Amino acid sequence: MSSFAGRMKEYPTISLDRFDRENLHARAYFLSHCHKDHMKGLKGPLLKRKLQFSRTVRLYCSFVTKELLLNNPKYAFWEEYIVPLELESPTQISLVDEASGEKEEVVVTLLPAGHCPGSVMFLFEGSHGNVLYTGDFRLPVGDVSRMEHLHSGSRVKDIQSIYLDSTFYDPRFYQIPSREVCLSGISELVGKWIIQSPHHVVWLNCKAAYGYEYLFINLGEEFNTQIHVNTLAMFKKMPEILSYVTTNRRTQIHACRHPKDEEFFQGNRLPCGCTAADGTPLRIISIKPSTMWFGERTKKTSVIIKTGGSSYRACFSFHSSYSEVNALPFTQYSIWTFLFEVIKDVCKTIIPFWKNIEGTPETTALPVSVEESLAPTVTDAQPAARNYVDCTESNGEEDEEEEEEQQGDEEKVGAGQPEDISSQPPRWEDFFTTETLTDSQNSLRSQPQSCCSGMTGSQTPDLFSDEETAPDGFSLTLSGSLSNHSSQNMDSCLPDTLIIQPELDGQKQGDSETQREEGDDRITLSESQQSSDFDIPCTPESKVPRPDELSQLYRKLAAGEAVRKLCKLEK
DNA sequence: GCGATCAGCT
DNA sequence: CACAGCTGATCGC
Repeated sequence: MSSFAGRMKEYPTISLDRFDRENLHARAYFLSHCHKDHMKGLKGPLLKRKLQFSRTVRLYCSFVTKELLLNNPKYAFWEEYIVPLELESPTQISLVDEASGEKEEVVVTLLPAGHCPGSVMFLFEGSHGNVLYTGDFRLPVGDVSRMEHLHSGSRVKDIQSIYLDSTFYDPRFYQIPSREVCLSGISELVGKWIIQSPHHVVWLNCKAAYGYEYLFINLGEEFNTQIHVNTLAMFKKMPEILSYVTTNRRTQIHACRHPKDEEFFQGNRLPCGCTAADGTPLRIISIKPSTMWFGERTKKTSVIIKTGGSSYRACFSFHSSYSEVNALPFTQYSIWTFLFEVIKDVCKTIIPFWKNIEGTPETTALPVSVEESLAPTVTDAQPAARNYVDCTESNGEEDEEEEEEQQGDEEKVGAGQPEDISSQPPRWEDFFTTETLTDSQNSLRSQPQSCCSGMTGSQTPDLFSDEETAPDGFSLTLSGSLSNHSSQNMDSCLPDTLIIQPELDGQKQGDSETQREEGDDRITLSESQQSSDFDIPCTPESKVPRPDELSQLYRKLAAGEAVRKLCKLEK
């Protein structure tokens, strides 16, 4: 959950994604997207009362966010106070103190964020400098570099401060497979299941939030079907989504919900209660979208994992990975403020390494881009690090050995290494950036791009093959080919996904849930990854430092030296 | 009765 | 632990 208090130091009369406490006094509100953790206080009676007595206070968001917000009756009172803004259309807003009449002008530009439908980043330009508030975002490496409004001529604008989605800004989340690769893996799994008979159905175990619509659209398109969901109301003005979802239960792909849906599934029932017409029991598999990540040097990747007899997890992330965040432009001269304290919370003894750039102001910070640079935390000793990343002194030189290693590393990750992909898959970004609510021509599915974008080495897992056969004869060999992932063409499988079958490793089916890590030498889950949605290995070379190593790290840190050693610290 | 907060769960 | 919620219990107004 976001720990951002709602205000930026440059423009403190604005509140973003928080609407309680001090934010009640804001002169303007901004909502980056329609997820509950960014809407705290938004339906509060105090705020409602304030609006009734105000002539100038408004809520600014995208058109899609407005639509999604007003679909919930609890937020209906906002209708007359919302000002939807077009994407990439700079808009001047007056920030008025209604008591004194004092006024400040700021220009805001909405930029696509790729997090969920309607999600945007806000670029503010005014007398206190240029500031970018990213909200939550997932953008492929390079996309931000191409955003016109972040540039002035051919140069990146001077963004003095970035309020950054740091959900996965941790070297452990070094790489998250691209959306295209994840979709490809899911498509393959779905296709190979539902083709077997009309009684073979898939339940997409999606959490109750916006953001999975692109998945529905692409699966619906590929398999010429519609996905069963609980309600269509929120999409009534979004025909591109509407045409791929249905409340008719007679479909092979379901994303419906029920408070006891997991229980239902264990009893081989769909959350909607749908059964086959002729009494034949349904054959249901569940696919749970989860965030999977891979360390910098991880060689093997898989975007689908089998977690039980008929349960799968599929890679899916709403947030940019560590390498994607590091590949953002304009980071070298900007102060970063983290919207999430995940780094502290998740990994309390780890902070990213920063260093000054020679000759730049002291506030300048530069993340070490490719190396995994961890150091014991100093946050306790430096309260300022709570919201701002402070700079440490540069040692002025790179670690030659590591640099050399990266040069020769096949998995080298970084910006500006686009792959030559002749046939681009649909791009999630085009879906998420669509603003026209009723323009059916503006397809959310999007067309292949002529320019090479969206895919880089950092987002393309290594290809490798693995073939196994499940007891019921359902082939578990998956293909993740970007240019040809048709489930109908089994011979064309280009393996870049793998389904892990723990129960085949000497485990009985009934024991697979509790003992699956034992005896599985292909993937060993770390302790921190065993219990939740994130059940994928991180950097394999990481290790717990010895006490003497730790004390050395502390000494180096205290002396302001660069600490580059990769270490995984225990909580 | 309502909202806020927290624990527990997925 | 984290995501993005949901449910239910408890407390104060």
